[in-house]
Amino acid sequence: MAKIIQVIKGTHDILPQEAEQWHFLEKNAIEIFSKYGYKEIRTPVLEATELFARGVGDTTDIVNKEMYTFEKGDRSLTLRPENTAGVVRSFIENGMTRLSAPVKLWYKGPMFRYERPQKGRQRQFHQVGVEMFGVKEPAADAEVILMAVNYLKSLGLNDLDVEINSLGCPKCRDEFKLKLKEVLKPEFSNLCEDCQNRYEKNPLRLLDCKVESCKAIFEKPEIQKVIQSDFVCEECKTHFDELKLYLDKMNVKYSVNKLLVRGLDYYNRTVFEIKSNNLGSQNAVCGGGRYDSLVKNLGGEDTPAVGWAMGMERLISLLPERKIKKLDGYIVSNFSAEAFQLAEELRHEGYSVEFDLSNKKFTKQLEKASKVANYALILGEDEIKSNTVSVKNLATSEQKTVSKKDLRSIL
RNA sequence: GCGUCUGUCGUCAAGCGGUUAAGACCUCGGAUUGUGGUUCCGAUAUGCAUGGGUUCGAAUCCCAUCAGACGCCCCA
Repeated sequence: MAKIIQVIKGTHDILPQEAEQWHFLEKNAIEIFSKYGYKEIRTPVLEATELFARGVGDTTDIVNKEMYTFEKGDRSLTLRPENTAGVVRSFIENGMTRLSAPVKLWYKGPMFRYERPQKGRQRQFHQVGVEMFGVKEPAADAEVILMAVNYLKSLGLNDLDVEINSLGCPKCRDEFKLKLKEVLKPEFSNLCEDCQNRYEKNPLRLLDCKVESCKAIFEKPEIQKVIQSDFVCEECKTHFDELKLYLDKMNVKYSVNKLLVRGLDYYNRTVFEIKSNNLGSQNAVCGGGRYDSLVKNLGGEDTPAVGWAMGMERLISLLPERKIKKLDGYIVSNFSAEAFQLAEELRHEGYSVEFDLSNKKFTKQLEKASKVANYALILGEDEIKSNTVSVKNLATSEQKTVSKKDLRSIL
């Protein structure tokens, strides 16, 4: 036997059983998002590497060590690790700045990140996401969060925790970073290796450290004082307060998590995550926030934006299993030409019908029918002569012989 | 990139150094050439992720590689 070729590490096949769940996610996405006026956009899986370096941020882990990048000709290409940068690129390139705001887009598709696979994390995974351009007011943040919650509800996922936070604007955030670094400076040598790296690269992420010794340091009163201080400026605070007001009015339950920072560079002001307790350590099903400077950074006109993405594999792992749909009918017959004709007739009328293509014995065909269909349509010599079909309900064993016309009222 | 554990038929598994590698499910065939889902018979791994090594002897011990699970980091 020839050598078997395996799937690539961190990727997997979506088999028929699971595909039913994907259809469910996709159907609900279109339904819910279009109620809010979102239109689907599909961008290429392949983009210029520079898009992510500039868009996602070259200090992020995603860009530094997780991208599938290769050279083709004289250009560097990358398999998209996320889709916000791609959508923004398309927004700018297709002149959507000229469209009447807000511009509301949603997408779904595969993303690629070179990471060590674990529960809820693959190298090829899929995201559904939404992006709204052109509205700086907090109502946009609220709508986007509300839509995420409603989408999850439509999937039957109700017991998820919404966490929000404000990162402030570049100005007030930088001031906070400085303060934080200052107060942590004396403890620098006591921090864990990761935290020492984060100290320069992204001090906000320090707060999230799970190492006990680091946690202990952060508990110190003078450091807590800085962490707990409302560092955001007046405008940012107002924005955040208004968002909370909207969420309260819309009955969205949430908690404010001051340690929520998120790892993509483009966020400012609002960030949020939706988490589940049933996912292990990769517990976020949805992550997003506001990214008011990204469009400008990528060469477009200054345009505020908010959005989020959900990991579809993580959603599916929270869904109950679905049964594969049975066929409406399975034709049991040893007259294949006639069976073929009947099958085609019914298919054209919208029924799902199969028949035995290899002319097996009657009992085998019936056995097959009972496994895959709701009704067995028996088409033997007698039936053909009288232009009828014997219809057997495979659940109740009821059987009656009817004319082909009456068949439609049974199936 | 780091750590821990795991890898026997399509699936779930027993075997843990000594003759032909249990069993169950699925699949296929037969009992049953017009009535299935119940039952009964039968078939299906010259091989134990792959490659080396130790041994008289390896699925069982050792090493490497590959793959998987979970955690760290990070993220959806």
